[in-house]
This record gives sequence, structure tokens and C-alpha cells, in this order.
Amino acid sequence: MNLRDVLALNLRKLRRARGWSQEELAHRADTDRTYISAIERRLYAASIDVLARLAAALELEAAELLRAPIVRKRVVSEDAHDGKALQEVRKDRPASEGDINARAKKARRRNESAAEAKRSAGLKKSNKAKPEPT
Amino acid sequence: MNLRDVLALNLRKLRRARGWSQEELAHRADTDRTYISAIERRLYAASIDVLARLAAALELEAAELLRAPIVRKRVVSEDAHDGKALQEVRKDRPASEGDINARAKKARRRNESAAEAKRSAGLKKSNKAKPEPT
DNA sequence: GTGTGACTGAAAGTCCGTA
DNA sequence: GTACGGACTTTCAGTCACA
Repeated sequence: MNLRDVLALNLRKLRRARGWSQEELAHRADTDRTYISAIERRLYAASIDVLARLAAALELEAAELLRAPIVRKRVVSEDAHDGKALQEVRKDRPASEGDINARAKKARRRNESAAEAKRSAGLKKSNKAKPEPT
Repeated sequence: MNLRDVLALNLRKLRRARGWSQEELAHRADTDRTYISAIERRLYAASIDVLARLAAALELEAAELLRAPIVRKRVVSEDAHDGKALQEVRKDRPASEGDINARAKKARRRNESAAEAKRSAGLKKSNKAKPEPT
């Protein structure tokens, strides 16, 4: 689940929760109807500028638009709890979905041999927390 | 404080907290060295695609990168507390800074008279929570 | 009310260099 | 280690007509 999916899902859900059409949201976010449609269909990777406008239109924080949809996992334990028994869990898998945009890989195909050697040579205090085996 | 500012501040802070150079982060995020520099200088409104890569590189949620920087307000009460006495507060002002990008205004200059009338005619259940007197 | 193709201008994003 | 410049390609952002 990449951010396009998250944004698309959140946008559609939040928009409908307010009873707004795409056009209505588009108007409030100062954008076009078809653009909202495109975002909800994951066509574009919206910039944080439009993200801010969308968040403002929906009257919530921009960060909320990028948070994975909440999946409430009910605790079925024996002792009866109240609402606190519900545990919020987000489907936040690393995910290995086929990437929509092929462009991102362009940067990945750079000549790393030179840069890698040059950089790792200066790696002294950098914590290598991400081995990243390609 | 718009999202460019938030991202710039968060990125620089989180990057330095890990002791990474811009180039180091750029490498981990599969992007360019100069691009990280540009983001930190608020030159671009990064797309959510790069936002995802940056978050992955920093090993945190993308939404965290867009959350207003935390300002810890120390409670100076008489009884000595431990770390729990610190209260997290985010500077989350609506803010009215002059917008950097002039392009966004292009959509704002549309002929609203027609669209407005057409839309408000169908406004029956839509909660007009945003009067927005321009 | 929404999806879609085509189109265009502007900005994102990459890559080189220099200071 | 970072800022900043130019030149370049790709994508976004915005709009329209049509289904």
C-alpha cells in the first residue's frame, strides 16, 4: 500500500463522509473536478501543496490524509471491556506492490559503484540502520 | 507554516539526528543529492511518491514527515515530575503566510459565478462548514 | 456524479558542475 | 557538507469535451 493508495482511499472516504461530490471537494480545495477524480484513481502523486489544500478543505491535518486507514480489531477476550477494548491497528505493511510509476526506478539505476565506494569510504559515524540488499 | 516548511524542518532534523549528510539521505531515498538540498530549502513541493521514499529511508511513517514539529513545553509545576511532565504541543497555526507558488492561484481565478450558482443550487445536505469569505 | 482521453503550461525531479 | 546554478526530462496540475 503506497501513498497514492492511502491518499486515494482516505480522500474518497472522507469526501463521502461529508456528503460531498468530487466537484464539491474540488471547489473547496481550489482545484478541478477531474483532478480529484485522478487523485482518487491514483493517477498522480499529488504534491504536498495540493495535499495541504485538500486537507484544508476537509478541515483536518495533511498528515491524516497519508495515514493508513484504520482497521479496528475487536478484542474478543472473555472479560467484557468497554470501548477501550478496541485496539487500533493500521495496515501498514511494507508491501511489495508493483510500483505504478516507473520513473522512481530511474534513480535506482544510477552508477552506484562509484558513488557507493565514495560514500562508504566516508562512513564513520553513520549508523547503517538500513542494509538495504537492493 | 505550510507543508513545505514542515517537511523541510522535519527532514533536516531527522536527517541530522541520524548523522546523515544530504547525500547519504539522497542515496537511501533513491533520489538526488541536490534535490534533498532543494527540499530542505523549500524550493519544491515534493510529491507523495518521494515523500514515501524519504519516509522509508528514515524508517518512519510518511505522515510523520508532514506533522508540525513538536515543541515540548516543560511543566514548571512545584512538584518534581519525571519525563512524563513534558507535554507535547504542536505549533499548528492556521498561518497566513504569503504563498510561495503563484501557480496555485490560477485555479482560484476561475469564473465562479457560473459554477457557484450551479453548485449551490444542488446544495441540500452539504454542510457548509467553510464559508470562506475570500 | 464520475471516468477518461487529449491537451498544455508549469513545476517536479535528475544530473552536471562550481563555490 | 552544503548551497546554488544551468540544462534537461518527466510528471504534475489544470482544463475541456465526451461518454
